[in-house]
Amino acid sequence: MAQKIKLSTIAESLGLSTATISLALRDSPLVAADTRERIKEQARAMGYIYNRRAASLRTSRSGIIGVVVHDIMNPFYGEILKAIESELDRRSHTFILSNHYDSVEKQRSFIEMLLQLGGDGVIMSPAIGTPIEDVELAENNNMPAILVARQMEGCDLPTFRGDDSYGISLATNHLISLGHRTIAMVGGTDQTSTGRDRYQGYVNALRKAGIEVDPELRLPGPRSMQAGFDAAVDFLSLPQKPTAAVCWNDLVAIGFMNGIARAGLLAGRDISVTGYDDLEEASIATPALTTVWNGQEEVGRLAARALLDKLADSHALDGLHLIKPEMRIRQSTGPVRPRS
Amino acid sequence: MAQKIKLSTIAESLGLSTATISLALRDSPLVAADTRERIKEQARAMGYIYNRRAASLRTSRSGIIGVVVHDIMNPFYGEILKAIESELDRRSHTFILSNHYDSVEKQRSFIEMLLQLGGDGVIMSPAIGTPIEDVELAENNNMPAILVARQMEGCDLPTFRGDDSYGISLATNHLISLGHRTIAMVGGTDQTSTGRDRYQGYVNALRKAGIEVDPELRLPGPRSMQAGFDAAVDFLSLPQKPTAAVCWNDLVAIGFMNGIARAGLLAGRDISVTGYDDLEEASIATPALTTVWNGQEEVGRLAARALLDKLADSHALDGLHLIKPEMRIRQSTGPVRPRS
DNA sequence: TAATTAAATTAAACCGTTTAAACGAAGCAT
DNA sequence: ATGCTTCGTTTAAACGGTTTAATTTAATTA
Repeated sequence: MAQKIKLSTIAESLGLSTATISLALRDSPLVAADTRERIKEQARAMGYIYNRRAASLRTSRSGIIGVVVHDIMNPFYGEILKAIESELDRRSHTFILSNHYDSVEKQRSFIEMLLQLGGDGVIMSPAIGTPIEDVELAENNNMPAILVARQMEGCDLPTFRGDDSYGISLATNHLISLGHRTIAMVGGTDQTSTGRDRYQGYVNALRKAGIEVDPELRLPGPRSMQAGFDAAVDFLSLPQKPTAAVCWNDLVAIGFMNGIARAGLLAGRDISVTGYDDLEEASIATPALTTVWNGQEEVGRLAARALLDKLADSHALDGLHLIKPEMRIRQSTGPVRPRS
Repeated sequence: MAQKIKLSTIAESLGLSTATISLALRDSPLVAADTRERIKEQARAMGYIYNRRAASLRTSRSGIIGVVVHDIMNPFYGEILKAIESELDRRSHTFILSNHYDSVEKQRSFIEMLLQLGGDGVIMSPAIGTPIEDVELAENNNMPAILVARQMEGCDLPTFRGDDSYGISLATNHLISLGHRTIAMVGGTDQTSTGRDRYQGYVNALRKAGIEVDPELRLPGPRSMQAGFDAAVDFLSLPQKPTAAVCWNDLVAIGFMNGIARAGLLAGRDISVTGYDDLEEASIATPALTTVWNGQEEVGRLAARALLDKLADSHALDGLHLIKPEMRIRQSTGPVRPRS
């Protein structure tokens, strides 16, 4: 690198002022068409690199969007991220990603970092126990926030997520219609809105079918494949001998199917298993997993769009936006067969 | 937000100069201890937010590290990223993530974006066909690059990856020692250094055992679960009737095992299957997958460390750094059984 | 030809930090 | 007193763009 090329370098080489260069490079109609072309050509030839931080210092727009979720390696969030990415890409924004692993501190330090970098906005799936002040910190400093996948109590920010209660009731009803009466719920926690909603959907579906709800049939736990795998042991030793399991998500369900397979049981024949999310993995699993499509792409796309719209005209789209889940019936569920 | 709090706001409120405030907040010994405390307290009270882009405009250090890989949703990269993240976190750097999906254009526009943002450095797993100029673009603009997982021809940048040739030969030898003689290789491509190395390792192991190499037994393809699933059909219709498959990675292997399961075949009993990477999924799969640990965490950690060291003292650690893979034997491989 | 208007370009202020150099006050030795 | 340090703080000039009012140049009209 001989020397740093900046606006003034180009300006001198062309005998113009930096103002003209700046305007030309941004296609301002203020500068004559041929001058503009000449400038652009020269910029290219000199290998000019636009200095965003200098610009954003003046304009207070950085083109940076922050995204923070529980765990980007979780395919569920992965699919949301992919949708966000492609939407932001099209509108030439950069995004900065982070995991919070449900640590409120990690999440807050991400928000602070983003503020320091001059982030234009943030899309977040709030960590469990996020205090309202943490999102207000963002909003108060002129950095709008959008929530995805999870909701926050007493918070009117634009929120996009699937209708969990409805989605789980779809899965539960499907099992009931196959004749199952003793249905366990595997995985999940009461600490998130999602967790409460899903349990509620399960409870509602059972009640509606006149089935008594047995709290013992709920096996809460983490939302990982490993957790599903481990939960199989507990499930199999339940005295009520459930014939079906509504799993928290596809990862838990796949882990669970593998877990019961170790005991020689086959999902769909011996025990019916449903997942949630309809990840790519679901249709490949053996047996192919019956699950509920949760509209991840939709959530990501709408959230990104909402944020960019808000930045453009600050038309707030506050409040909750629910995406309607859909049933995907495959081979992991089947007619009830009594367990010995 | 009443008004934007900046150094000068604090300075005025305290009857000091911005210089003192700036120095105090960064714990400079130049300012008296009690003044410093007074300043820090006031900054906290006023809700001051450090403006990094203003600072970095002056210092030309942004604290931003870019990371670009093929696909962050791929757990293999996910594990590398996790290691990079935790290393950068400890040294208070922010990282910006991107997928290139093996598009050279997407990768270049990421590098350009990063330069505009004033990124301090970049860690990349180069897209297939990356021209040397693209990494030079970074280096020439004072943004050091580190390569992970993939190598680039004729490029002496610090590169961290597993020893693929050796790793695959471990897997192949394991199968040979179980009596297998007709071993297919499933997935992968010749277009990456990794691809060539792995095929070479497979070929070497076979030759060393006196087994003739049959090019027909190679089934190249994408490196996804779906691809492994699909490859099972081709595998089963090979005239040579292989008894084992060395799969490109764990995802391909898991897909493959599911694929042959659809034909009623069980990995480890009817056909031996090896994976590569030793992802979390591998030990949960049914049957548990025999695979090769590829040191993802190691790669990520070392790469991040190398970059930060380079930034600190620009001691270049150029050249290739190979991590030695290790065998993980589980249930998806077993003694040869002739296929009918 | 002068006056008027439109088009193209520029000067200068500004964004919020950092930092080298300068400064004033106090303490100390001479 | 005088000069010499030391300590704590301030001044002022960057950093590399954007923006608006002002100015120059060119085109049009009377």
